[in-house]
Amino acid sequence: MDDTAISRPPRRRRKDARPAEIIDAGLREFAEKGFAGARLEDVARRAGIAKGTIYRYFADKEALFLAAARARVVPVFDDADAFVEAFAGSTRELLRLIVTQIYGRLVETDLRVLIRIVLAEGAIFPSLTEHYHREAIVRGRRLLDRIVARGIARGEVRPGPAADLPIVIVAPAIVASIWKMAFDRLDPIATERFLAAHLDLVCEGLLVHGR
Amino acid sequence: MDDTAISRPPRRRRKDARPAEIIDAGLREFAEKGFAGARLEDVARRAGIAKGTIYRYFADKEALFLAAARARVVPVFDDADAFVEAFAGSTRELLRLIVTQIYGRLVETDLRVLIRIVLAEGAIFPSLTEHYHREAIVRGRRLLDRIVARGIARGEVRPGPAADLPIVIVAPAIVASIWKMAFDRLDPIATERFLAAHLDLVCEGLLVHGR
DNA sequence: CCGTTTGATGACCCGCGGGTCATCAAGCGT
DNA sequence: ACGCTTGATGACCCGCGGGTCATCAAACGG
Repeated sequence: MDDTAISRPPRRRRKDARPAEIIDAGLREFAEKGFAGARLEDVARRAGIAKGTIYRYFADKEALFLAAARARVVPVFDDADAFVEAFAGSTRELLRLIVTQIYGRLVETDLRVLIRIVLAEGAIFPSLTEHYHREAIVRGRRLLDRIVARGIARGEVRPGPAADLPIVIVAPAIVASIWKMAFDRLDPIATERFLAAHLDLVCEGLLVHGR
Repeated sequence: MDDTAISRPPRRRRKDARPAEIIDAGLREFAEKGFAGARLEDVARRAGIAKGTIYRYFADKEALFLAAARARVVPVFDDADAFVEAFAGSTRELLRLIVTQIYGRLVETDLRVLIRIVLAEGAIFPSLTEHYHREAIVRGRRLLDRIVARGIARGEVRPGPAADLPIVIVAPAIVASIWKMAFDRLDPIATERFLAAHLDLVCEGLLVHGR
């Protein structure tokens, strides 16, 4: 009784749709298993294709990952840049909205796996690290620098060591992402609680008081 | 010309010293390559033993890692607990000293690899996550809770969402550890700068002002 | 309709590395 | 000195998974 032979759909050429399907399947597997732990056999199954087909579109596993990461990261920063560009309110409100967006688009989504993967596998695959640095870190830091400079110019941000290294401002969100990935199953902490603590710390710690 | 055959030291039994030597070698390999990337062949070479010898002392790779992690983590928390217990000064000073210690004993040492490894491999090896949670996270959080409660009782810490979730207080150090591991080569940020920004943010963000 | 192109398949290759175990020999006890 | 115990060795096993490629067949163009 071979069910596989009966129920298997006939092969179909779907050249235009395939890359995105493979990327999506890849990102899911990378999210669950990490880069090394994700098997291309599983990616292929998820995408409904044969493993060899992956190589028609991506040179190798790393190329698939890079494509998947890029597809996810670029829109996020494009949106954030546009948002900050257009924003006209107080720095407190801007921080609140940006930090909230970080939670909505990083902490609570599978984009957070990039943190895991780069940290975990970056030493073995330096190109992952370089790529992520270029696509996400440089852009993220530039955005934070911009928010801080704007705040200082408006007299709303207190100059000091924290304003000079704004990456510390988003550190709680990074830790929340790590928590969600590694410990939430054992020891749940609601995202809202991280967000509230984060905003509390950063608004009190960075802003000029009373502003 | 086989140099190996001439220069190889005779086998010697060193049962009592071996476990620590293997642990030390293991931790170094795990630090460089991550858990999955570290090869027991390399651990053995580093320890000056044959690979099979590792299995005389540790059931498998995971057992080696757990032993290595434990050997490193437990003393750090023992010291920190004792320090906080004995400390009689202001919360500002206590935070300064504890955060500085975190940088000295985590960010700047190979202990930071535990973050990487748990994050990377925890999904595949749940026992790693559980172990680390029990040994490090629970203790760490308890210590932070204690510092905050002490500070609130002395009127030095501002109650609020950040005080309710003190893990955000050490988030910059976690991010600094990640930075050191993943990005420092591409984009160096001096530890002192992280430390200054961290203390600036946390002292301003958490402490009652003027205290 | 038919020949050609090319997207899709899955059996297979092969290097990698965790783990095994027969053999060796250090060291102890008598 | 010798037999026994047990720590150490390294050749080997074998499963895993990334990548290959001969074969198939969908789809296009004449």
